[in-house]
Amino acid sequence: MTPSPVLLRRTQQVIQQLKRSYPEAHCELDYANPLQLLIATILSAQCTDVRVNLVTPALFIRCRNANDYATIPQTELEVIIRSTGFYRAKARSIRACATALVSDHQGEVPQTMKELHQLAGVGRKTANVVLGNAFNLAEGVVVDTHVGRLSRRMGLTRQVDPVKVESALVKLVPKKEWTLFSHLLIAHGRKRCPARKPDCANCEILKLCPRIGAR
DNA sequence: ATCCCGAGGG
DNA sequence: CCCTCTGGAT
Repeated sequence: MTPSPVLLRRTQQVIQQLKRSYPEAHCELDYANPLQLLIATILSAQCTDVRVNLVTPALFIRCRNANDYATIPQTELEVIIRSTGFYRAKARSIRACATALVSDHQGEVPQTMKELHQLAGVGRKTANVVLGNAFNLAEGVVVDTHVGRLSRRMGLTRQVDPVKVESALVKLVPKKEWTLFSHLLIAHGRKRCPARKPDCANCEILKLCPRIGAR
């Protein structure tokens, strides 16, 4: 099903305006290579990027390659990443993920959705983050809590399931802008349009918002 | 649908 | 207290 011209146009306007409002929009996780981004993104589940960036400096010193993550004791890893929440599950995922990197991928981070998605702790969202930001090989749009919420508020989709939101977005957004699009929506979601108390009075894209503006 | 789990805001 | 923060696995 091809999207309506009206929706396509609104999407273009949203992108255009957000580019002006957030010219610096980028991935807020601190990382220096694909492995560091993969680990940071696993840690970012249900947690702010600011908090992830608080624990990764020590983690990246302790673990410099996939083998280091595969062999670090569970408890030692838990202590380092504790404040990011879900620390037992995240530590298990990271160790299992790294073990697979060593045994199946020569210790390197794979560059396809299929391979990334098979790693422990790596869902579509995490895989899309790594593909788009570390490799510039986006196979889809990152749909996190912000992208899902803003896409619905802006009337780009009515879907709730992140996978369905993504399939709607890839039809609306030019492929070249998939990665930037997520960064723009996340930046706006944080600054102006959080889940709880959106600051509509100062919103840069209020006129494009079907609930408030555009009427 | 439920669990994993910490930290901060309102 | 309840909700939210760049989710994923069972």
